[in-house]
Amino acid sequence: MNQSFPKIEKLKSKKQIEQLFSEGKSISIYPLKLVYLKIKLKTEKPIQTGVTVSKRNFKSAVKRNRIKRLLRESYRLNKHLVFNTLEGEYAFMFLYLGREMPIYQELETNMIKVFQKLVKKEKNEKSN
RNA sequence: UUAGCAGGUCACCUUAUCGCUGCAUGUAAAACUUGUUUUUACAUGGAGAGGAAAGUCCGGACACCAUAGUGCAGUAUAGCGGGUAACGCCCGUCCGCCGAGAGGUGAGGACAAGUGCAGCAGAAAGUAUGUACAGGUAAUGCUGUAGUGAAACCAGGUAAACUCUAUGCGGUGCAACGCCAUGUAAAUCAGUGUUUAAGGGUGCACGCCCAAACUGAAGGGUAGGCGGUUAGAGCUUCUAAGUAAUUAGUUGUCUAGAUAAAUGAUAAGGACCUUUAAACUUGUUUAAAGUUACAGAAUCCGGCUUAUGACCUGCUUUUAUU
RNA sequence: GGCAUUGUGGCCGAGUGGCUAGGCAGAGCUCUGCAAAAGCUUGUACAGCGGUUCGAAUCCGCUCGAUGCCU
Repeated sequence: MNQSFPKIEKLKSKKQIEQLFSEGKSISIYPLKLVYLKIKLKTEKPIQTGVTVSKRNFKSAVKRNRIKRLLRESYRLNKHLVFNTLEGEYAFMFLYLGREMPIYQELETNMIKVFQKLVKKEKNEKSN
């Protein structure tokens, strides 16, 4: 099972990010929020992902960095849940909405829940 | 021991598994300009945040604007001597102030160039004036004291008030700037041309440059890519000079280059510290729980300032003991 | 990342070094049968720390917060 998370799977294009926020749908399970959009990507990977933490909630750069690292880590270890089950190409953006420092285990269970919800939702849309 | 002063050091460690970003080497594939080229993938090796990376408060390097000019304006600094690429920094020293002391601290030139300012109180605060008491005189604020105030018988105070003196400072900042790709300009370049009117190059004056029109060439935006971008006023060993800051020679060494922004996650063990409980030798041991403080490079250096955990060394005052 | 501006009661907003104006809002009183309006009274401020000065909202330095500009 591939658990790597190289540069090419990161969402970087400013245009695509703007498009994602203006047109994308979202799933939120507190304190996580996933904004996603079915989009044509330039790379051959099925998903590109980004991660953000608000400067308003966490002033310290050290804390923001740590949360983003934890988010990336939990995505990296659980992305197999969506990598092969979804059809088409997607752009993801994870937001951390909480105001307290997270604990890794809780973050991971939330991440899994988000993925399960996402897969269900997309299947329903397809059948409709 | 208690209280304090000064200086210095470190910034949790080890192992395993899964990952991230450069670099080097090798293998494979693709592309063509067939090169020990470029791109992609994999493997191996090695590297990967700080003492403040922070605030952006000073000073430089570097880049462009005229190889940045002159005067004014503006602005910064201010005992004396030294160090430095430079500084508002550092070292030494004199003086003032604070402290019992170790020590700390000071924008510390000039009010005998000119101008301004001083509420309340007080007779009087700037062309001085005249209360009470005492003394004195031919006579008089003529002399002393008191009282008000930060400052008062007349000279002063104040320049982190204007100002003067001396010295320094052109402006903008790596989102500077250069190249490539894309490419419909009034913008750019070259040639011809040459007048001053507006205008531009931080404010004003001067100076310099550009600037009409025609012909030819070429092509800006799209937050695309590459360079700038990390080997440097670098770190380090020893010796010499110097009270010191520092300098000279010498030995060894290569030490992050990300760009929605790389150092992480999990598990085990250990160290440190904190809290709680128990035991007794009263400051140690054992057990349990928690777990490192401040904080994340963004062009690069030298300082300053601010935030902050632990340890070590030297010194001072008082008291006690030997 | 770089460069600027700014901070005065709950809110808005004056303030040449000498007791910090004014308006709105709040509270109390008067007026009224009750309210509104009006009038009177009243509480609450110089972002923080240090320096210069006899004396700082004001001058100087540092810190904290807020806002804007540059691709």
